[in-house]
Amino acid sequence: MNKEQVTARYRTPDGLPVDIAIFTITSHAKPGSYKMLADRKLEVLLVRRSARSSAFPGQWALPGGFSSESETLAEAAYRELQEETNIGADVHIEQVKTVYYPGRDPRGWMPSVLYCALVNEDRLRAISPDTDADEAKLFELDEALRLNLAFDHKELLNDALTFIQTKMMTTTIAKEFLPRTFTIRELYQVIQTVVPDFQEDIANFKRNLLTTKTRQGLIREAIGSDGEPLTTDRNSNRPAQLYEFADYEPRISIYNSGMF
Amino acid sequence: MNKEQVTARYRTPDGLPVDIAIFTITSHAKPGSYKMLADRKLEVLLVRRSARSSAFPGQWALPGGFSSESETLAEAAYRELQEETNIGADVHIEQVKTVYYPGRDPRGWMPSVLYCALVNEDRLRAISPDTDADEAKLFELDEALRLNLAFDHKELLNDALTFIQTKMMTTTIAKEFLPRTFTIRELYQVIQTVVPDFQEDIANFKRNLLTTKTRQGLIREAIGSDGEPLTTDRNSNRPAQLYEFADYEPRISIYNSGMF
DNA sequence: CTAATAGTGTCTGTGAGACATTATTGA
DNA sequence: TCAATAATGTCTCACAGACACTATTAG
Repeated sequence: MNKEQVTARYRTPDGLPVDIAIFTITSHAKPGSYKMLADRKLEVLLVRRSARSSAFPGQWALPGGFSSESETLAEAAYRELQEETNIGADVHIEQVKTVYYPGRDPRGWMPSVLYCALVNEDRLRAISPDTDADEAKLFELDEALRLNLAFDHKELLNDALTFIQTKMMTTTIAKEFLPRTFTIRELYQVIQTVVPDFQEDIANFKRNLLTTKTRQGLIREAIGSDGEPLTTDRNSNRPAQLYEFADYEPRISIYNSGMF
Repeated sequence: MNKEQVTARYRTPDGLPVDIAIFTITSHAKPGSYKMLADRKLEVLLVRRSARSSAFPGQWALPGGFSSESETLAEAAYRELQEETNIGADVHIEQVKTVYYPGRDPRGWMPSVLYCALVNEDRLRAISPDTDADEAKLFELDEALRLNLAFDHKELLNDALTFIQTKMMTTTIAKEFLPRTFTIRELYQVIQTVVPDFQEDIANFKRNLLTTKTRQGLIREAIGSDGEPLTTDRNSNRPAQLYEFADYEPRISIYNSGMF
């Protein structure tokens, strides 16, 4: 096909929707007279479609909307995020994939560019159902996947999940779910929350992370303004050392265990 | 924005182009009286835009075209591949990303869904310039990136390159560039051709690949119909053992050197 | 013989995994 | 003191990296 014979001769899409899977990890403190590690759960934000919708009325769906000619796709995703939450700037947003196949949307030729956002729970205090009449709610992931979601959003949600699971193991995005400084155990919990398959002795996890040559520069001890190492007692009575991610994205390989 | 108020109220894109970066690795035998390893080069297929094009006439570009309502995006990419080459079915195609920002195409609101294809040189014997008048040519990657490509195709090509480099190290796509059975050295060359940073003693590379527990099941010895191991002398006078990929995609992590 | 690649062997230091043990805090 | 998490220690085996060395083939 020749790119020159464009709009005149060919039908054009009916829009270019952008959908976004907004993930967060919530921690629920366990009751008890002693301080214990919080339960962490991976949750995703869904919105309920209006009862008057022409397609999938009343069903839960990923937040989304149409991108416009005057904005980038990431800007459109960001705008959707803003409309459903009250999160400010510098949120981590990544494009997952773009889908289209005939029949995926009863309203016509509707591709969808899928984004995902990783949001720290601290920044998701109030989910503002906003001016829109639509309802927005965080669901635990399993629950969300059991719902009868609108469109092909169940597949999209699964794709987004696989995407962040891969990223969780191969990049430092765990930091998006953590405060700037965190304990080793918190990091470990976040990884396990997103990737339940990840099972490892925490003592070894810690040693491998901190004392291993190939992982030098990944995280470092958090140092306070007084030059002393920072600690926290938010997870236990005994204070724990705080760490922070350094600016290093390791490159890994299946061919030589470790980095290259 | 509400998804219901669609085509009537909003401007729609002028098309949904799909562009495709078709990569191949060519081997060029070195002259000499002894058998030597071939030089391998990563190359990409570009097409020259017609001199009568309204946009970027005469410049080189990634092959691409408009997807239609009746096909998936991957089908559109595959169709483009077919139009520029004579490659049959089961070609490895992957979606890289989708881009749009105002002004990226002088013809209007044109996003682009970028795919990449990895093609074994054996299957790319004749690049059929086809019925189209447009010229198609393989370029070495460095050369392609030095050209003044049409649109934002230099960025797209860079994105596609980064994409396959990551995939080369973290998945078994090396097989797309290799015959079904290959020598360890050929695998090593393919990896290095795509990712020049990958430098490792080949003796260790081989041992790590073959004798290491965490990489069991990645490749295996190729066995002939007579039950004997297969060898080849295509790279040297001394025959070398042939291997093949098993069906195993390892999962790797930055947190614990190796698989999980 | 030679020139090339294929393949083996060896040694050392580091890391992974499986534990067991001790330390520290608030209630 | 107790209940919880934090932190350290120890032992073994696997593995990565460096390197030297031998083997095989066609010409």
